[in-house]
Amino acid sequence: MAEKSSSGRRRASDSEAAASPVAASPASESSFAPHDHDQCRVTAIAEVERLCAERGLRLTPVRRRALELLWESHRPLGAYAMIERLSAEGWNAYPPTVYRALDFLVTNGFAHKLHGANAFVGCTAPDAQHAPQFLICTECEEMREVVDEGVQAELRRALSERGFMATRLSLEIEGVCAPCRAGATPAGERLS
Amino acid sequence: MAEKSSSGRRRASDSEAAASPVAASPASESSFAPHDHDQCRVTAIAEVERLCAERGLRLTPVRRRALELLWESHRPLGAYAMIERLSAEGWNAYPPTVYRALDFLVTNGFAHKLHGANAFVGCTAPDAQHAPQFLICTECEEMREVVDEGVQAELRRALSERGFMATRLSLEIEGVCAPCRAGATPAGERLS
DNA sequence: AGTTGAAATGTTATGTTGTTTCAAGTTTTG
DNA sequence: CAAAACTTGAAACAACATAACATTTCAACT
Repeated sequence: MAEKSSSGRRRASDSEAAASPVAASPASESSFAPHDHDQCRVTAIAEVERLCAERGLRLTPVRRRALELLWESHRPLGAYAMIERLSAEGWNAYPPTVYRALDFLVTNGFAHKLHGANAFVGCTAPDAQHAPQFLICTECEEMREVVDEGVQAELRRALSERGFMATRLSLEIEGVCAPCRAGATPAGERLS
Repeated sequence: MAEKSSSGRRRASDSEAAASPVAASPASESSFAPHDHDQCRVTAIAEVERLCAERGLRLTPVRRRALELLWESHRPLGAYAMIERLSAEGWNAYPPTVYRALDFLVTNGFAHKLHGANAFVGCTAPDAQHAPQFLICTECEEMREVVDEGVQAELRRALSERGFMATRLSLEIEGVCAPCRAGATPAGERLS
């Protein structure tokens, strides 16, 4: 009921999950340092379950599995890569199936799309209204979602100064993370 | 010679036109207010010509025409839309032709790609190293490139605090511009 | 002017990403 | 249970982008 199905092209009138993408929120830090990723994943999924229950959203099997796949690592996952994964697991994974699941996750703030890479990641702060920065390391190919209050404040100021009412914001930053700069390979092991 | 041809997928080692996307630069203001777009266009193209001469880059006919098309308005133009335009004008406009021209413009900082819309726009500050913000109005469909020094400073701080060395940055903001909020239709006339 | 090597373009084909459409199944609600 | 709303299945297709290789153009140097 509260669910936005939203097939069809995006229109200006599509109501967003978050009223303003540049709202204030507690700083949610994460780094490229190694960490217990199991907990990462488990926590994130539990949180989404909670939010779905709270909001009357249906975390159906495909949607849940899609979310789990996004949380298998901090590497962005492409829609067609996800299709392959699901197919291998015996799902009926046509493109629309996966895009619909991803659309559900993104629309409700449980995942993000990285437009620069045409790929998706789980959201680390699904509860907050935020204007996240995505730090994408070209070495280890991991992505880190950062919500920096200083940056957000400046964005709010810059936008309001110009009388621009923002409804969607995407900030993607490619570069090299600290561990990779130091010659180390962080958290996830290297691909291939 | 100094030209980057860069066919093939982007690698981490691809040298960028700008060493750091978050370098300091003079504030270059522009608004959604009506303006003399002829001058906009003429100035921008003259500047690119100057820079090409200075750097030994070749602004060939397709590249030049592609740039002119980008500057016909402040609306982002898709690659295939450009193909249609060029074909109508009698060019041999296969996809690679246009993508190569766009790649030349983007690589050398004469144009930007908006990943959220898969579309391209001319750069309003081709000389500066900047981390531009793209304000995209969903009403009038125009885009404004803004370089806000405050935002840039915060980004530099946030990144350096986290030891992240950025090489590419993309900040796209969708929303409604001031004139549209006021009920007016700015500069360019409405589509259809 | 002719040669040569590098850069740019022409052309076909194909790869990747995302959507439309309608039928069929599932869940919720009265 | 039946109706309504939501979700998924399935095929086809549309939009976006690149691979690969042939050909042409250009600049530099005899």
